[in-house]
Amino acid sequence: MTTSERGAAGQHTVRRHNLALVLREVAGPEPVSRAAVAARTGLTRGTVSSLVEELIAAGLVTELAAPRGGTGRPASPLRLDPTGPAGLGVEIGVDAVAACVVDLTGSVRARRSVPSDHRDAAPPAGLATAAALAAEVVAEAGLEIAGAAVALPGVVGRGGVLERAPNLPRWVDVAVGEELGTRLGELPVLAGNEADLAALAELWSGGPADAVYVSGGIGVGAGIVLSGRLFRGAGGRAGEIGHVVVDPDGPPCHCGGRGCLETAAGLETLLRETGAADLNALAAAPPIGPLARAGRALGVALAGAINLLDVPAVVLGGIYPRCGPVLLDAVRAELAVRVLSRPAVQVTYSTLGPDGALRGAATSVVQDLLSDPGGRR
Amino acid sequence: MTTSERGAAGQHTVRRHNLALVLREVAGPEPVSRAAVAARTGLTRGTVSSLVEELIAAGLVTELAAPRGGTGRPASPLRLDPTGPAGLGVEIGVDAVAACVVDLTGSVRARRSVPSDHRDAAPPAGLATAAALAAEVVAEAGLEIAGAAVALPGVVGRGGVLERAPNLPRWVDVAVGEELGTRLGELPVLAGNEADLAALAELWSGGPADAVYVSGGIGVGAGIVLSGRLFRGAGGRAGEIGHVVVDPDGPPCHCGGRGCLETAAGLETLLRETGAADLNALAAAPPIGPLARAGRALGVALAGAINLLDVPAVVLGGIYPRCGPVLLDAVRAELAVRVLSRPAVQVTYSTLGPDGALRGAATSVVQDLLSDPGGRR
DNA sequence: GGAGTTTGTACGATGGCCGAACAAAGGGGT
DNA sequence: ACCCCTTTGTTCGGCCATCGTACAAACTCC
Repeated sequence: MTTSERGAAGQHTVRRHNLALVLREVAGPEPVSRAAVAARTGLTRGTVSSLVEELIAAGLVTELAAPRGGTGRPASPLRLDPTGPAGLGVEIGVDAVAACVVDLTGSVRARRSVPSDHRDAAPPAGLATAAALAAEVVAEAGLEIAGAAVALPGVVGRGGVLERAPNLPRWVDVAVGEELGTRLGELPVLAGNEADLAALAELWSGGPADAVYVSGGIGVGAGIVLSGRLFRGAGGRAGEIGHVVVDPDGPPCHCGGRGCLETAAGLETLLRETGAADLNALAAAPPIGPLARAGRALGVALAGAINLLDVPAVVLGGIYPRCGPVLLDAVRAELAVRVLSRPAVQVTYSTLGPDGALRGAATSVVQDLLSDPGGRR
Repeated sequence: MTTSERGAAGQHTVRRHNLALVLREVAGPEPVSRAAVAARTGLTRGTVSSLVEELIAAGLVTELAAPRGGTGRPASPLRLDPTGPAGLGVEIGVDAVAACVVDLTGSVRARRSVPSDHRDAAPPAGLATAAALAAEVVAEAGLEIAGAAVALPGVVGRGGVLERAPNLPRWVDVAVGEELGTRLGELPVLAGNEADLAALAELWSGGPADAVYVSGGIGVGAGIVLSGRLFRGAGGRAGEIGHVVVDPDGPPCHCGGRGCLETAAGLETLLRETGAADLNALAAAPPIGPLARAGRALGVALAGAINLLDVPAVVLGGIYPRCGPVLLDAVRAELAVRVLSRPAVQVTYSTLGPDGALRGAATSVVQDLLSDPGGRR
């Protein structure tokens, strides 16, 4: 994702590094002048000029009209080019497909979704639906697409292969990235876990740089963000918090263990315990007891993660933001007791809603571009 | 620790990077020629020559006598200089102090330890003992000392401050690094957690590049190594596995929670349950039942960590290697059931013995030097 | 309209890497 | 002994990216 090169370095390495450095400054919310970038980065104004020239030629940066006022020669403000290369995001969920296009500034320029149940369907049908939807949003946005990423509800190994998805039994070892790529005209398509991408979306929309992002659903997954980067683990399977043990003698889990978090705070258990028909019914009348129990279980699992990782923030997403304050309070109470080293852990609900993973997928393409603009040429 | 710079880059950055790159090749077990380094790194032979020249001038690398045999001009083999700058390691334990000097090649050149009980003593006495012992090993080794590091049985915040140590009640917010530094003639002294440094020692003596290293004692700590680097967490407090919950309704822990790992697999519990007087008695006649219980608890906690971090290996150190195969088997059995995503987790006992943290401290100085040889000048 | 200020560009200098040519040091065959 | 071949290590010119400095551009304020 980011350039943390291991091999030999030359002058071109320096150029590449500095291009990314300048672009990071330009990517801020306010337009900045070349001189300001130079002051902030430590580079010379001359060097910055040269770098910016290259970024403008690549279509990543635009020069806005000079504003009036202030003393001295007015600066020519620089911004990320909203008409530059954009990212395509696709989400293949259990019972829906969605796609969106995000431009360089992070704005969603087109978004569509359709119901599409993949529980008992074979992969090709879902892939075709997703590809068709993606083509629609690409046409609607009318931007050059630099790449794509797809969010998947399962374990994604290195290489973009969906190894298995608990709720998509027929999707085993499917190379979703490649498959979608060929269907979209040889576009490079990365694949990622849904919770991971939602965690990145949260990060990029102003979330904390160190956090555990929990995505509640039928399964419970987590995306771990450390120092502003997603932590994927040695095999890309990090964040499987759903099968952390919260009660060694608890009910059996389909994974073979006992007392996993998923059996205590997963959607199915929640619905069974409350008698609600679906999530909407549950959100309409949140039942105190079961939610408090689920919150305590979440707290136990998260306390372990926090003691281990020394992470200062937790963001609860997926179905949890619809569970009301009871769940949140229960989590906070449990953490207050069980987290020893770090007095104040910030626990919040995600504000992105159900589109987190989708936006994360599209934005990850853009972020790749921004973090290494000299990489593609 | 390693250079993962965030600021502006220039040619000197390239030089620095390549110096470290070459040094990493030279640091291998076998001596290598300049040409071999060039082939392996992708740099030119000329460039490697220039870099090696600088490394020799800095005293980090030596040229060995050319061997006979083979076709072509014989290579002049390069090695790390065993007479070059060395690292000083100090360990301040609960009831002992130790110090050692490790040269550039990783060999221990001098080592001493003395009993010194700090349970009820104030810091200055222990610091003086440590400084005196350190001076002795430095004199014995007779090498230039590039820096020092000290291993401490507690939470070490950023900046080398021992924030608190459960078994050293009077050591609260002690700037051990600075204090030792002034006592050793303004030598820069880093401070680190004992389990963290033991984990690094294990890594540098050939251990896996991704692992959780558990250090058992009165407390239970862990050092987490990811991609060959120690993970310290946002506040430097990562690895506090001792208070991960293994049984929410278990016995109360002094931390205020219930059923922490420490209450199930800490030394005090082990001794109480078995009636053994001390660790030696326990190791002489390992009791099956309590050790199996402790192993299962360790397995539950480690399974959580592995599911979360996707780590392929666990190394058990501290008192655990003296507990025999029962504990190890219990841990392995528990992991086999509870680790879902990763079929084969390698669980082993540490082979470094009780000196792991001490060697890790000394070696960390050397590793700092090797990973950024251009940094100090 | 001129002084002052800030921005952006132009140009030579420096430093580091690359490529190719060259000297050095040995083995092997006749 | 002598010459050829192979491999290693060094030398030298070229290239590229940065830096420092000087200079042109553009605007405000008096």
